[in-house]
Amino acid sequence: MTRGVRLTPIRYQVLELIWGSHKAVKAYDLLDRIKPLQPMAKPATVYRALDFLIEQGLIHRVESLNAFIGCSYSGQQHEQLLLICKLCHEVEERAAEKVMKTLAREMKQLAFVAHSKSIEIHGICIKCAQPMVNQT
Amino acid sequence: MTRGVRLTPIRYQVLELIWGSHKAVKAYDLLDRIKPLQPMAKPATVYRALDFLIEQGLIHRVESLNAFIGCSYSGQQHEQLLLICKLCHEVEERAAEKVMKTLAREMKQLAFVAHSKSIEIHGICIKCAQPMVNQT
DNA sequence: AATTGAAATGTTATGGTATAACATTTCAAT
DNA sequence: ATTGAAATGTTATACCATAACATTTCAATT
Ligand SMILES: [Zn+2]
Ligand SMILES: [Zn+2]
Ligand SMILES: [Zn+2]
Ligand SMILES: [Zn+2]
Repeated sequence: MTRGVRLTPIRYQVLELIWGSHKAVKAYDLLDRIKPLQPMAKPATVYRALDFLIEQGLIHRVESLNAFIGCSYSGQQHEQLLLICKLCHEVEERAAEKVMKTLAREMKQLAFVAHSKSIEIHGICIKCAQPMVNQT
Repeated sequence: MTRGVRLTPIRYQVLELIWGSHKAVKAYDLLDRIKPLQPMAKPATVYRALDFLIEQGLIHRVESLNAFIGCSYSGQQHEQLLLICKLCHEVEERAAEKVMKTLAREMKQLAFVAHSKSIEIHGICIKCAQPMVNQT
C-alpha cells in the first residue's frame, strides 16, 4: 500500500513558489514561473498541484483575489483569517481564536452546520500605516 | 445639480433579478435573463450595473462563488456574514454583531485598518439539516 | 523480473469570469 | 440651444478554471 501522499517535483515547485512570497500568487503567474522548470506545464498542471496543496492544508485559496497563499499553521487544524494589505499586497494569516470561537457560537445558535469558513479582511497593514504617521 | 444616484431601467432590472432569488446569482446568468428586456445587453452592461448596486450597498458580491446576492440590511451601515448552504444553495446574510465586534477588537489589537470585511461560511442550513433528522 | 492498477501527468479543447478602450447617447443644469 | 457629466453601446481581449481523454509513473504483488 502506498503512503497516500506524494509531494512530487511539480507539487513541490509550486509549493516553493507560493511559500517564497508573502503576497498571494495567481495561478497563471505560477504557470509562467513553473515553465522554465517544467516546459510542458499547462494550466491543468498548476491547478492540479494547487488542489493537492489545498487538500493537504499547505496553502489556502484567497477567494477575494483568485489567488493562493501559503498556510502559516500547516499541520495544526485551524480556521483562518486573512489580512490583505491594499498597499504592499502582503497577506497575513491569523488564527484569531476569539473570533473563531464567537463565530462557532453564532453558527450553533443559528443551527448552521459549517463545513468551511473564510474570513478575508482588506485594508492597510501596520507596516504600511506606520510610515504615514511620520509624514510632514 | 443632479441627484447623484440614478436607478436606471437596466440597474433596476438587474436589482430585481437579484432580489428575486435567495440564491447567489451569476453575472452571465443575469446577462441571459436581461437580454429579453434589453436585447443589446453585453457583459459590460451587467457588470456596470452590478458595480453600481454594490457601491450603493444594495447587493453584495459573494467572493467564494463569483456571484451576487441582495443585501438584507440595505441602508443600515453594516458588516456582513454570509451563510451559504451547499444543498439548497440559498445564501443568508446575518449582521452577527458579536462576531463583528470581536473581529473589530482583533483588528485594533493587530493595528490593521480594515476597509472591507468578508465572512463566508459554507455548510448546511437549518432547513436542509432538519429533514435528515426525520429519516429512518 | 514481469504484471498490474491506481495515482499522477500530458494534452487538447472549451467554458466561465471580468475589464479595457473608445464611441455614442441621455439628461438635467445653464 | 448649449454643454458636460453620467450612462450606455460596442468591440475586443485578458484572465480564471475545468472537462475529457491519453499516457506515464511507480510501488505492491505475483
Ligand atoms: Zn492556514
Ligand atoms: Zn502593507
Ligand atoms: Zn448587507
Ligand atoms: Zn439549505
